[in-house]
Amino acid sequence: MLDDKDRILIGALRRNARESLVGLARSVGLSRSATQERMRRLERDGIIKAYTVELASEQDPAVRAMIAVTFDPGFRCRHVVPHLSGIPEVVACHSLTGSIDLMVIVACESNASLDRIRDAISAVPGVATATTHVILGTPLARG
Amino acid sequence: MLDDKDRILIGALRRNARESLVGLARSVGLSRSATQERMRRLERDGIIKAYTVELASEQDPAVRAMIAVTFDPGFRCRHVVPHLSGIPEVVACHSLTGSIDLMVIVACESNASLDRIRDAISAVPGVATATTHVILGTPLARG
DNA sequence: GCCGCAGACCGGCATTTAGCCGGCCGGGCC
DNA sequence: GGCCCGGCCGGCTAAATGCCGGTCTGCGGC
Repeated sequence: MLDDKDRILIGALRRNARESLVGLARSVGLSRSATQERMRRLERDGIIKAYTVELASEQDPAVRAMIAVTFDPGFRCRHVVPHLSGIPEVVACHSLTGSIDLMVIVACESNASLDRIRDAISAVPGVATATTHVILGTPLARG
Repeated sequence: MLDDKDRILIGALRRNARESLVGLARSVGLSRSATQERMRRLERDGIIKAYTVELASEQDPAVRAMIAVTFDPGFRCRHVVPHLSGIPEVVACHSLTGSIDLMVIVACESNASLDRIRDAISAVPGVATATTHVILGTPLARG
């Protein structure tokens, strides 16, 4: 359905949807008319839904962090998550493969409250380690 | 800061960011060059952050993953993120404190495409390591 | 008053881009 | 082989853009 050139084209459009066809064609490595045809196909097939503008948003009043949690032997998500759901600042928990068992997303008002939350998570039965990574910024977000 | 004509212009761009200046000028009720100047002002003042494309294939990704990235010495988010924004499956990038420099959130159709994306991220200049954690589930999500 | 200045706007010109279309090429098929 | 079809290229003309000079208006200082 989508080949490499489609992906390059979509990537270029994501970066700047107002780029001219000539510029897009240079990125893709095809002639202008071939690029134009691909774009029309992507629009016709509904892959491309719309071209829109991204505005400066003004809401991130909080400290956010990702806390990488590992479990003690024998413990599972279903043992730990119920305790975490009691902490209001916990926004999400993702069960992961690899060296991290659970990624806990936290949003709170201050570093002091982040400290308390980290303590609370560490104290949950079954939590072996809780490594805190403050989110300094989100230079790319979509969806 | 924003007058009615700015709002009309932004509204028209939201509907179709690839609309020509001539068409936009018709919507706004100004000459083409005045419209062009307003657009440039909105871009310069940071009101308009980017022009981007909205895709259809973003609602039910089969595979989600967090890819923990570290940078080579001397590299920063601003060097790396622009490359990542060209990968359509990249949903978000979070700049972190701690042993992880950047957390890249990915949503794609299959493990095979996840493999390709991981390769693409690894190949970005400045990326030292890219550790993939597949998201097995999200037992808690709110807000 | 009135002068100069700055911002927003208009219109014209040269250049660039887009829309359209005929033609080329390679792969699949009979 | 001969045929068709999809993907691509390049040329032509019309449309859009970049650029810039010029007009108008509001504003502050003299």
